[in-house]
Amino acid sequence: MARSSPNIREVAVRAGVSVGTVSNVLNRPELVAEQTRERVHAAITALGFVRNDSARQLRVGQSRTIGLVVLDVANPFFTDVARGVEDLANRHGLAVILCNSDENPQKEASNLDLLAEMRVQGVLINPVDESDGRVAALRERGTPVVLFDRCGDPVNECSVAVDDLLGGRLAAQHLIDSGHRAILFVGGPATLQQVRERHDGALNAVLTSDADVDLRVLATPALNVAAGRAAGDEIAAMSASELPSAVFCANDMLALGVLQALTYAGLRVPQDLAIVGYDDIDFAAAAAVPLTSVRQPRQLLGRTAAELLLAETTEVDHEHQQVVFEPELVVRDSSRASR
Amino acid sequence: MARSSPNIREVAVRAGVSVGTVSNVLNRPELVAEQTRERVHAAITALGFVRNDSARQLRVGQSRTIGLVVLDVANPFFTDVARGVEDLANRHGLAVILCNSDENPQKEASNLDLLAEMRVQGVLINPVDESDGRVAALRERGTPVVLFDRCGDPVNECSVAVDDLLGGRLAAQHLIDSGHRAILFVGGPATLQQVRERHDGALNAVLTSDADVDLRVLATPALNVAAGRAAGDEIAAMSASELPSAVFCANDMLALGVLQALTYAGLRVPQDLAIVGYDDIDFAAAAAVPLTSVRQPRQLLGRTAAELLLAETTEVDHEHQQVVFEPELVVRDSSRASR
DNA sequence: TCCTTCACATGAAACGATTCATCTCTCCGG
DNA sequence: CCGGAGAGATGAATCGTTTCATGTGAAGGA
Repeated sequence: MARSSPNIREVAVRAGVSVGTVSNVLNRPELVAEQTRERVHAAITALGFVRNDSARQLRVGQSRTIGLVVLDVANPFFTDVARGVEDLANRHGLAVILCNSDENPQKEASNLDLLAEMRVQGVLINPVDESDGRVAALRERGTPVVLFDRCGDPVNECSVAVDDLLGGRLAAQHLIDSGHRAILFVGGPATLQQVRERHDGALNAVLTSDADVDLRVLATPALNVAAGRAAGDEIAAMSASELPSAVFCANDMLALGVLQALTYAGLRVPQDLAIVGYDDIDFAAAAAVPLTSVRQPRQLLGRTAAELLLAETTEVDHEHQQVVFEPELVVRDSSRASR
Repeated sequence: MARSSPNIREVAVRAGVSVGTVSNVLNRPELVAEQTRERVHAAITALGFVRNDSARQLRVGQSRTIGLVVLDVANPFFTDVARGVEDLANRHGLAVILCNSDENPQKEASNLDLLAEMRVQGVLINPVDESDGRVAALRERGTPVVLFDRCGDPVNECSVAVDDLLGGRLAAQHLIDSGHRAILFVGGPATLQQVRERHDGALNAVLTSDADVDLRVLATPALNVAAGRAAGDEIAAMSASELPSAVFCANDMLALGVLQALTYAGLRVPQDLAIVGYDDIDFAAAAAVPLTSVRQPRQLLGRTAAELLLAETTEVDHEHQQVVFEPELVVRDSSRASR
């Protein structure tokens, strides 16, 4: 094995200066005379010195990373959000640790524990359910936590969300306007605030409609393509009387799964069954039947969440904010009455 | 601001024991008597103590994380690989830091610098180009580095790859067998080994074919949907004599982009132009025209890479290995002569 | 009674960087 | 020639753990 990294002392010896000076070269180079600086840099490259971040962090008490906990890395919605977060973080010299909770409270908890031990500067999280106290504990210890893609408590926390009630209403209203009277909402688990609100928004549209519309719910265990396929199979197996005329899925991954299963079962979209998704991920437009979806400003969501987090870490007396963006319905073939 | 976290000493005082004992409760609980252990645990929860990982790491000299550097987090291929890595890492109590190089050598370099400062246990990387020495430096400092999705130097490093030459050949052979005589390879940048080898494999098939096949190249700046759309626009603008009869894309993201642009321009797939992609991401099967693609064992790739990394960190005298998986052609509508 | 074990518990010495009060020069004005 | 200012350099103290050699007290055997 190669011997371990040289430390700052060895660099100091080699450059013929004190350790304090080496540290200054690293952190406040303007305090060091130019020739000394050069000598130190030469020593650093000669020895292949790499600063030990844990020592630095221990002394300074602050890390240079933020944590981002998402429900599903495989969902392009979240990777787009992550890109927004990363953009802003990198610009401020911060690294992003991307964690995956898989919609699983236990994985979420262990991720949060890890981030807490790391003393990250802050955490962005789309929580699986009502927090188990870990988020509150983190905040109490002085680590800012910003919720994204869901609303938070205005007094205690910042949050960035997209109006899911409105999104749900837009989707359902569109289906009602297109003549659908039997709509099936596909989504779950209900612990996710997004799922509940998208459903409630749809319900809202149904209740305020003059028409007599039936809204039912098909619960799924997760929001991914596999769960969508399973739901699609269930739908395809329904009797003619049960069969809805339109399906509103809580996100696009589900919708793509449903679409695949329905097509496989010989049902035509949109002629036999219309589908509306949610998120408008890039793949929605490229699907077998281009998917009608509710578009959210994904990168902007991430960037804004990161901005709020940074504000909370730097501002002296910080006012918690709730930012809410408006979603937008994008109509494509999967819900068009006729082509 | 809430005062900072209590430390192990405060816990010790509260529990009426020494700091060494608290540390033992945390790390080797079997060494401490049950009632003491309980007292310490009570103190820990009462104070809300969270272990400071930088101090731990500084002392131990080892972190409990590994780094994973991918070309593009937005590409489902890499998130699937990441899931495989994560699975195995979590099972060994390790956390994964997911970094994004965006096919950009500078971002890659700064990510590697960061991981080096963090003293990660190891790094899994799909390098952008021939290494700039940073990988070698990392390895020299004692941090194992495993390459994935590309072959490495058998003497110095472990790697896990899928046979891209074979994959390229399979794709091209399939097109040749389907009667195509003018094939366009779409991909880039050429610094990526994957791109070069997939092309070379295709070229190989063309050269060994009895038929008189023309293989041209359309270089793209990246391997994402946007680059694919741009390439598609270029193809759609070609004169009848230039127009190929089939397109082989270096990955599915490109292929989906090309498909979108061609469809938009009024060209029919596969009647006017066949398309073959690479990776067989989940969205390939769900595309407007289900995409023929070369399937790679994505999760397995990640898991195996992580296994090799762990082996390298634990085994005393470690033999570097080159694992190579075989890809598989999945034929779908986008390259079928007639439906 | 004495000695040996055994089971815990202890606390001081690292780990490697940062920080800051202190020191050393050099230069310049009077 | 002296005093003071200012620019750089210094090095000891510090951050919070882990580790390990050492200490203590009780139990058991001779």
